[in-house]
Amino acid sequence: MDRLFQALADATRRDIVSRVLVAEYSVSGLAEQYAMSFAAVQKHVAVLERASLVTKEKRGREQIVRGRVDAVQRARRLLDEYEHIWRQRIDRIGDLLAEDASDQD
Amino acid sequence: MDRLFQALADATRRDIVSRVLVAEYSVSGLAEQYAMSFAAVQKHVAVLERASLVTKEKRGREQIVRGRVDAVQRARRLLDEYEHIWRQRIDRIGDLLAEDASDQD
DNA sequence: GTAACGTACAACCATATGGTTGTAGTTCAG
DNA sequence: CTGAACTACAACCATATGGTTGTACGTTAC
Repeated sequence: MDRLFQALADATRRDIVSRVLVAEYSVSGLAEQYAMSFAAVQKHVAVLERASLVTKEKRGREQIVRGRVDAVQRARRLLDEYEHIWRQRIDRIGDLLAEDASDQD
Repeated sequence: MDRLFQALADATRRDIVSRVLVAEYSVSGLAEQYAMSFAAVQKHVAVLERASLVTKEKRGREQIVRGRVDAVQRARRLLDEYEHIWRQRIDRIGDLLAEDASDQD
């Protein structure tokens, strides 16, 4: 999870993710999109790969990068959990208020 | 967004978030929960605050920390978007296959 | 075969991060 | 008033991060 959120904590990497979820890109194809060196983009892709957010597959002399929606879903599920436990607290507070109301009967 | 995901990229901070979404904690109350110095926890809370994941409210000599579900939702919505654009690609591929099928008619 | 392309990786730099200890200011209790 | 509790913040350290340039290697095209 650390690596997953860490990988998402950079605008360039988030942009790469959104691109490779739509279509395939070679590493150099991605590098063309950004105003930084090829090596820098290569590092970003490596971070995304370690976080399981993308896969790389060799095709000829190119390395094809694809997005992995399952990793996105893993992160989303954790945030869903947070919303859930928050909602439970709200519900609990609602219950307490209901109890107070019945006390006053 | 950078700060949001950066804040979530640490297990201690995620644990703090899950706690303060359930109940209120003072900073020292949180610090008791972890095997690190008070100052370290204080820094984590500061990171979460800059990311809008928690709020601090002074109450007497204590500082009460509360979780902000809206920030969690902002992060979740971005991940939802990613899933959405991925699904669109899948749909597009489905459409292409359907076209191929009709070509063969 | 050779030149160009795509990639990998190391070395380097500046800055950020996660932790520590120490000092100091407020607030509460006795 | 004095001491203890809660917090803030600075200084410091080790390591990680995001960027660069340079070098080396496999692959493709001519």
